Amino acid sequence: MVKYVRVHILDVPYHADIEYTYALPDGFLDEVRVGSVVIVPFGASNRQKTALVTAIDENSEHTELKSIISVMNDYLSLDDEMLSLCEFMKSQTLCTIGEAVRCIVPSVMVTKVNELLFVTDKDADKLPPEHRSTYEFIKEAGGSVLSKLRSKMAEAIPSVEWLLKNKYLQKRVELEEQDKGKYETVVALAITKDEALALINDEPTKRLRSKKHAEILRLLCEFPTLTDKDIYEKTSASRQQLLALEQRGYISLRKERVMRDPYSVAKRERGEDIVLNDEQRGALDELTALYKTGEARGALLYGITGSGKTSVIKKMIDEVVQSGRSVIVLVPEISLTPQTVSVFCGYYGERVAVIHSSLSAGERFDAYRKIKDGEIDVVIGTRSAIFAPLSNLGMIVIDEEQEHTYKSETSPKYLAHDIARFRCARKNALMLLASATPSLNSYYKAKSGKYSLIKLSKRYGEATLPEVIITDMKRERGNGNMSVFSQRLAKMTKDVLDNDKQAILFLNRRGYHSALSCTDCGRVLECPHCSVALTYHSYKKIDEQIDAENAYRVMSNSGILRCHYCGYQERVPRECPECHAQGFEYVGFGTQKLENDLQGLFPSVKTLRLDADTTSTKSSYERILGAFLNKEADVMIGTQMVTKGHNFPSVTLVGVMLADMMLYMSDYRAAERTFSMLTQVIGRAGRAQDKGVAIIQTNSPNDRTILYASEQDYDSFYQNEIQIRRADQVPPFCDLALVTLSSTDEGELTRLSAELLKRLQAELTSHSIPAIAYGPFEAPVYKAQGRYRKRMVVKCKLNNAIRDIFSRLLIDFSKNSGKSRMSIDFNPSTI
DNA sequence: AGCACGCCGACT
DNA sequence: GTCGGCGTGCTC
Repeated sequence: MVKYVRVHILDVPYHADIEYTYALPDGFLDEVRVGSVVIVPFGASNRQKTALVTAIDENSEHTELKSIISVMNDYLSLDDEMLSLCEFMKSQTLCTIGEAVRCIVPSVMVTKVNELLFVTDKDADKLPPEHRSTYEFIKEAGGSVLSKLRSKMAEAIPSVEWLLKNKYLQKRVELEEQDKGKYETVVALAITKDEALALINDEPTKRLRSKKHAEILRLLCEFPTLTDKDIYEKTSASRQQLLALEQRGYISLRKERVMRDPYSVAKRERGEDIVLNDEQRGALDELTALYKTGEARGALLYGITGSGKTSVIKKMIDEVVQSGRSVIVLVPEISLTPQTVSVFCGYYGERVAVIHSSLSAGERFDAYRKIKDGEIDVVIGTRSAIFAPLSNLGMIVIDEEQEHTYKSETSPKYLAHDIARFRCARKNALMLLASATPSLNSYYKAKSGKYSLIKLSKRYGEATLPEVIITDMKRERGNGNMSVFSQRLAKMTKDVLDNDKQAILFLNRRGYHSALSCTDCGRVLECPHCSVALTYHSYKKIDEQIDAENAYRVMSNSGILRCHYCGYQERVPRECPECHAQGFEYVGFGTQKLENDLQGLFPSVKTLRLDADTTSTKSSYERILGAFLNKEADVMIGTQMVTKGHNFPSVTLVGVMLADMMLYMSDYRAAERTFSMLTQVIGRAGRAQDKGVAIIQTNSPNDRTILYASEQDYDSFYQNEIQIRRADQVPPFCDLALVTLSSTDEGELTRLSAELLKRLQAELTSHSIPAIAYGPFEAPVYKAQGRYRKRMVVKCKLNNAIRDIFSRLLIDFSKNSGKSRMSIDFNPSTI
């Protein structure tokens, strides 16, 4: 007896993501169940597509149904929990079922189905001449991908059809193979450093063909081994140039397997037992009681810096694992280091799976398989680990829960907390959020009773808070100090150097304001494709050649300019494109400029830089932190990254270069972010044996956020901030929907966004939904990658009714868009 | 997203 | 007169 399956096709646009019905031939009855992934013919040309089975029916009102073609490996099948999670995600984030599925199962397994063409045994002698060339081509290739033929040799397709019909060709279905990231090319000098330097300093025309070659060699002198990607990124050299150098025997290239399990070192035996103080014990007891209710519960563990939150979490993990259930631990991207892994689950050894974004397809699949097979008790990882298919989930921990990395920026634009809440509800598990500076959203929920609030307010052991000094940079400038260092910071840095201690200087964002402007006319160099300033990147060696007095000026055309949005890069031009004057200077300053200024002040200081430029690989991040820990440098200069990670016993001074930069961000969470960031930075100085000092340099010394942060007073900050949120009617008192339209055609964009706003307002009124729509206005980066963007912000209370409206708008838009695209982000992480 | 169906300009 | 442009509309 024939049955019927209802499916969602996995790669269709939003408006085509509906249930389709297919016949299920007898042969598949045993294999196919709800949650299976199958291959079906779709569309007029019956292209083969993967699809998720969402229901099996005894009969169907449709006549003339197509049949499913095959069933995929059962590892791909989703259980009830995951199936309903997909539907939940679709309704919450307006993604397609396919996008949701791709979050859950390793993408290798759902990649495109390729239809391959092969010649058959049939005698080709009688082949008509007009089909001969196509036949020969496919025979030569020994298997051709049909979709590639379609796009590259469209004229051959009628031939292919004929050959298939007459059995000269056969089709075979294969999954596209992906083996990305397992290997990388390692580049090393094949000659000595001296020989390389000699080559560089030689007249370029004599032995080295191009300046680029010299650049590559210079880079390799500084860093003996780099991957090819590092070099492309740092020098914008091409593969050809590397090959040329290899051919002349100056460098060596070799393929190296990327380490399969980079965290295995972290899996140690059980260390000495943690001793909890009374307060921690109390927190653990409360959590245990919540867990033992056997009901879905949420808890917010709010513990001030140094209160020993981690120990409580670790004990709680033990508790859950001992009760026979499993745990997911989410950490922010930046703190997923072997140290963190071992802190949370050091002695679970082989029963730990580590999941993060830079796993290769194979590694991701390995982890998925182990988890599904029940070989894993603890999954630790970044955002995507929230989907780990543990069947006996007992607890989900979200550490540093306020971090914005828990919100996905690409579709499906989910927040890990929402997925956690859904999964815990299904599994009657405990959701544990932890932070020293909780997000206002979560703290508000805890205060209003949705989560149990558990506080740790005593510092563990002898940990002390550093002394915090706020320096007013406006006054410094008024007193004639034009340097980026306040007098106080300069003095304290000197003390640190004199006493052989260490300091950390924190700067908000990499290359922030490291744009260049013409010394004469002031024109800022901009990206030709995007409406943003290009940022200047130089090499350390070259920087040192610039004399300190002129550090503000870029003397030569050394270094490159790069666009942070589209990746465009160019050399610094010889002259201003506007007024043709020569010479550029920095607008504001970045980490590199700070490093230069510091060296101007203390010529013998040894510095390390920790930012996105110097940590392009995971190992370089570890290497820099390790070097600093070894006291190979006196001062570490860095961005956000320095706020996380290791504990540096010799650090007695932390300087925040411009604390208010973040306050001026155009985002309603600016204060929240600033508070969190400052609290963490100050905490860096508080872990030292000697009493530490934190200096906060700011132009707004009376700002309440900065004052509360300097006192590590979260409660006052919260009380103050929540009132502002209530008055402004922003989250947690309402939701924000960010609607973005983008197009290559500026005119069409303007027309469509105006129309969309009108329609949206009409829909809201006719359903009498209270909401305010703002816009349309240009996105902060109006033009990027050749597309223009306009957005609308809708303040509303999210519910099914308003989601339906957005969903309908999305469907209608994608049906008759032209060059334009539309996307919706509910409660985006930045605005 | 593909791909077909369908209605208007410059070519054998 | 036809080949082919890409504007709507559907996909079980």
